[in-house]
Amino acid sequence: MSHATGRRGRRLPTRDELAVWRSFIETAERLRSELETRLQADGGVSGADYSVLLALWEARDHRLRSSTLAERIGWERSRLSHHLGRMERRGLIGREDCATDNRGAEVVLTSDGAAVFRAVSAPHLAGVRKLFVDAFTPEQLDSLGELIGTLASHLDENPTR
Amino acid sequence: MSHATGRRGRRLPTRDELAVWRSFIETAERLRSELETRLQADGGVSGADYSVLLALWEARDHRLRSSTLAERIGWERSRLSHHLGRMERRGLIGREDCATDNRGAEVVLTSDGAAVFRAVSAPHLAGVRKLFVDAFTPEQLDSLGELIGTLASHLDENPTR
DNA sequence: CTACTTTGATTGACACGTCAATGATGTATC
DNA sequence: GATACATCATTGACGTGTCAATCAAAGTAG
Repeated sequence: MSHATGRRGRRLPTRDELAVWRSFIETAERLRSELETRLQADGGVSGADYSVLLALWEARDHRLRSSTLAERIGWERSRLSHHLGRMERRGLIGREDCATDNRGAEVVLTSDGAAVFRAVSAPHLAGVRKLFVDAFTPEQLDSLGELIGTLASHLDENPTR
Repeated sequence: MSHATGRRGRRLPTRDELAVWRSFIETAERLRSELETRLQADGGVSGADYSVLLALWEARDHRLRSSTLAERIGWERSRLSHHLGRMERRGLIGREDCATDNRGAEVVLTSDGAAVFRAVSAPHLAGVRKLFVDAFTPEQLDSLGELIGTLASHLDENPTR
């Protein structure tokens, strides 16, 4: 029994555990940041812009209720509102009233927005392959996928207190 | 030979590869975000604040040159300057002139800053253990550490274009 | 010593994210 | 159909991050 094991699970991470943690979170952030830089260079869009463009691109008629869009990309409503305002000013999306709910708004991909998405999409995916996928053998990628799945399930079981 | 394999490595990620990628980046972000929420609740500090406090806590005399601090936590100078300004206003850190280089500034942890760090540190580490470490068996954590190491090395070999 | 370049740090402008408050519309209950 | 409550979306305030510009102090070359 370890001396560090106090009452009920109050044990802190060991040096090695902490090293894995730091490596994990820093590498993920680094990857996110590098891909974002490339997106910006290739088409002048941020990662946030890309999320919105992708969701609209995949939607029927390139159109989504604002709340649906927020849910689909996992954003808070107010964040989306602010961001849509900025994207609208740049001509990437448009906003229209919702036919079935007068409170609602529909977000529409403009042709400019679609053009930008088409321009950045392939380079972005190529970047994901080059920087992430190509780092691993197929077996390693499978393992990583399972480990991340395990982590995600664990988070599901540990809601924010 | 896959029809999707065009000339020289222009292959895009498959559906499965992309799923691992999305899972990876989203889960990392989720973890970061949950731990940040806890930090905020436990001691009113952001993840950024915590990085600065930790670096100063570990430094000799709880004091670092501004540029050294920036390098140690991997921030741009201007970001650090802005953030230090805000932390100074809150009384967490202080700034003094550097004795050996008149251009330089030294950042010092105040006693208030040290107290805040002591207050949030253990709960934060407990959160890391609970949300991250505890998700895995020791063997799984080792595997994950190695995979992340592989990824980090791959990124080192692929500098930003 | 003087001109040129580099480095340390800060600043201003602007894009971004979060939180709390708001207003307008929909839904349920009586 | 009037009251109460929930939902959709936006807004304002504020803290944060990035980029380019700035300025002072070192370092370097002649």
